[in-house]
Amino acid sequence: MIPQTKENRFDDIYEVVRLIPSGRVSTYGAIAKYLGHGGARLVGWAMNASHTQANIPAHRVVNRNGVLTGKHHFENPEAMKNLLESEGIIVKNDQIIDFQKYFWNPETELL
DNA sequence: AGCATGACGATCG
DNA sequence: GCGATCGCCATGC
Repeated sequence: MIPQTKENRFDDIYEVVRLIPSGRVSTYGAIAKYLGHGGARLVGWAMNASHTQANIPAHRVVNRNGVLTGKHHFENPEAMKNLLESEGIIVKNDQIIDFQKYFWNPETELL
C-alpha cells in the first residue's frame, strides 16, 4: 500500500483549489475539512508552496471570515483584490462583501 | 530530536 | 466581542 505522502496531500489541495469556479471563493478550513487532511494550516502551507504549481487560483482562497489574509504573498498586495474584483467579487478593506453569497463549499458543490 | 513559525480554525474565559 | 490558547501538519534552524 502506498503511504500518503505530503505530495499527495498537497496535490489534493491544489486539485480542489483549481475546481473553484470564477467569481466564487472558498476557505482554507472548508478545503481542509473536505479533504480530511486535518488542519486548515495545511491548506495554507500548500498555498504558500503553490508557486511551485501552475494555474493555482490562490486568490480565490481566503480565511473563514472572507478576509484576504494571503494577499501579502502575491506579487503585490493589491493583486489579489484586483483579481477578485475582476471576477465580480467586491472587496472592501481586505474583506469580501457578501462573502457568504460567493462562498464555494466543496462539500456541497462537489457532492 | 527539540523548538519556533505559519496564507487557519475552534474553543474558552 | 476579544484576546489568549490549543490543535492541526509541514518546514526551517
